[in-house]
Amino acid sequence: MPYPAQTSREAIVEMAQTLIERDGMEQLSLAQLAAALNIKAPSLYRHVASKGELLQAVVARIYTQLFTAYDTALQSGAGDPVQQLQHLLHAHRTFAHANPASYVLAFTTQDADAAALEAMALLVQQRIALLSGEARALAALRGALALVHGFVMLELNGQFRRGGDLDAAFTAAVAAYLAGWSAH
Amino acid sequence: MPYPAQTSREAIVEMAQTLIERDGMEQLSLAQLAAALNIKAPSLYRHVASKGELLQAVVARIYTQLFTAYDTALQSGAGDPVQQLQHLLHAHRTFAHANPASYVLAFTTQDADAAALEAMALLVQQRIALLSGEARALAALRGALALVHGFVMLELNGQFRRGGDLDAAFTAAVAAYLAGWSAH
DNA sequence: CCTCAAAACTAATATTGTTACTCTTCAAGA
DNA sequence: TCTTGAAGAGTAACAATATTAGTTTTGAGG
Repeated sequence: MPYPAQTSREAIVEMAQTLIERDGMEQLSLAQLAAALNIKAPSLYRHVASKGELLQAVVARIYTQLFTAYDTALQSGAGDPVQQLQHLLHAHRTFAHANPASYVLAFTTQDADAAALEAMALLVQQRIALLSGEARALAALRGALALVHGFVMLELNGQFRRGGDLDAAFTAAVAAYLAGWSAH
Repeated sequence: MPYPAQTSREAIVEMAQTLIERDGMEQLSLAQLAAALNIKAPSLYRHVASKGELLQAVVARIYTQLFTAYDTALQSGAGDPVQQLQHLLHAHRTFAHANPASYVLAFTTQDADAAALEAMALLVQQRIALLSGEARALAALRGALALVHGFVMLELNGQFRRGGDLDAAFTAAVAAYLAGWSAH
């Protein structure tokens, strides 16, 4: 029984995300990650420069997944830009619920992948400009992302403790925000 | 020169917050914290059960400070509830800017001090109910906190990369959101 | 068949949080 | 005044972490 593992960098990054999602961010050690790949920890350094660089790669992967979620949210193409915006923002929240640990990691990291973020933001901005006007589109976009991101983060950190229908609250908050920009 | 340090638990918690704010959360080790108090690391365990419990205490302290910020924001008592809301939400953001590492720590922690959070939320809810009606006040409150929190988190993590006036964007986003709830 | 690079390994280090046990101080009760 | 004991400090030691250095195995190409 020799050394037949033959791990790839992509496999490492993927497994890291899997473990983060399964056991939580705190629990991810290089030893555990290596074990899950039938390998010893130092061998990881053939493929990854450091734990930090590995996490950067995981974050990049997560952003790609999130962008994909945005993209498919537009496939069901309802013409109304307000509806499309709601689809996008709900898709964002749904992604966060489906991948909570990944989501928190990606948005708690300073050195995020600018390109993927820009691409996502563009999809929202193009449609929100129709409500707010081009001049105010950037501010309106930022508020929209803030609203969704903040809502999700407060949910994931268990800071909405008073019960009630969070889905309805989210829908209502998004609607109010978009209405606020539409009202001239 | 015997053992005359006589550290108190409060002094430890306060120093921990100071170091977190000065050097960043990642850099806080019990060794460094102890050294800053002219003490050795194991001696901390006379006052604190674990690093986790220490951080909980720091979070509680931060929530108290944030609540104080909310409270003083209301002292300048403009009668208009919309103006009061804007004061509160701006005070929230200002606090986060003044204590970025503390803020991130407090709102990234699962086991937050429920009482302080409730108290803060109540101040916002009482006033937002005047716009949205009592029935929708909880949803409106949650959206408002989400908007502010999300905006601040995206700012602090450097995810608003396209420049522009962030103060103006924040003001506009808050105004749009509140307007959205007012427009029945 | 040989070689050589890729990719795994073992061994070792510094730093972390944490525990067990000891020493020093000093105030309260005898 | 003497003593006693608890509070708060210290030293030594451990397990786990990320990381580095150096070694061995594998397998494809010349």
